[in-house]
Amino acid sequence: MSSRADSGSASVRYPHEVLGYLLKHAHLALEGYTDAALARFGITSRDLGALRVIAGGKARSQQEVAGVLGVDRTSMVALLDALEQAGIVVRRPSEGDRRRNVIELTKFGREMFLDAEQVALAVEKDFAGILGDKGASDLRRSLRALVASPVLDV
Amino acid sequence: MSSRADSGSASVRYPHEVLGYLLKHAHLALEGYTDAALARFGITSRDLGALRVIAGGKARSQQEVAGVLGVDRTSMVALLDALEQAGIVVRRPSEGDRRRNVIELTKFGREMFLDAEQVALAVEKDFAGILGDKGASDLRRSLRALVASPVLDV
DNA sequence: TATTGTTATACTCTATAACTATA
DNA sequence: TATAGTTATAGAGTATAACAATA
Repeated sequence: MSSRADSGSASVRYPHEVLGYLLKHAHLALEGYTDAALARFGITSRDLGALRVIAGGKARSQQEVAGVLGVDRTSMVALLDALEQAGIVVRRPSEGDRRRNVIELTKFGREMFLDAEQVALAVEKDFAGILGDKGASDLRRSLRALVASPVLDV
Repeated sequence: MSSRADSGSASVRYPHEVLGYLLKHAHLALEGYTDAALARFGITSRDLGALRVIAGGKARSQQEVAGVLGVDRTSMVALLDALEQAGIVVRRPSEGDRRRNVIELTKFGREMFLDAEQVALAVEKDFAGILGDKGASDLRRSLRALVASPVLDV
């Protein structure tokens, strides 16, 4: 809670010293490259993120997918509408609980996903290449730590 | 350009292995904490980013500020409208070129900015604290490298 | 009563196009 | 002609509230 306006313009940081700026612009840059590379599949990096969750494990409901991605369940509707219309996923009522939709990749969707994921992976490798193998893996580890740990006292 | 769909579900990555996911969620988390801490100043982290550029140096036009932040000049209008209405900045026609507005902090704005920047800095320190001093500075250096270097061949 | 998916709605951030005043 | 700021507008992404079907 320190409120000392003690220093003059010497304390003004450049954007490249600000962690939030760096995280945002690194993300925007990578997202831009990834979206450009995924354009030929007709999907965005956002779609690929959802497909990853859907492909990643056991049958997922819309709400579970939304939860993992950190978006609202209402936001999943339009996203899945587009993926279903493109023949990439199908909605199927859950057998155990007919309120829920189980989301599954179609055969086409799974093949496309695997190709798209390889492309996205290659883009990431290029993007992080400047850091070297160790630098890139250190970056990932640090980011994982930040994402996993809640800051309690702000 | 490798398109080998060679592996089965073993190649499906968890979101926490995906660099774009980590960058996005780390940014969202930090932005959330920062916005909460800045609420008492009546500004957002986005506003603070603009104030940083305005406070940082020589007289800036709206378009220069927008350029540094990587947003469109049209997006600056509403942002500056709010800051000006709150008495934080003033627009002044440039003497050399009367098409341009020079953006300056008011006395109140400068004092508030310095306080707000201290608060934002403290939030960042808490947020990155889990990494330790070296880890945090390594993270910054890596992100700076990513933001600075364009990926040419995607 | 509570929950899942859905729709309607709104708010923010962003960008494009056209206008104005200056250059 | 070109540029800085502005306005109008539209497109994403997000969120809240309310509804139908189901639990």
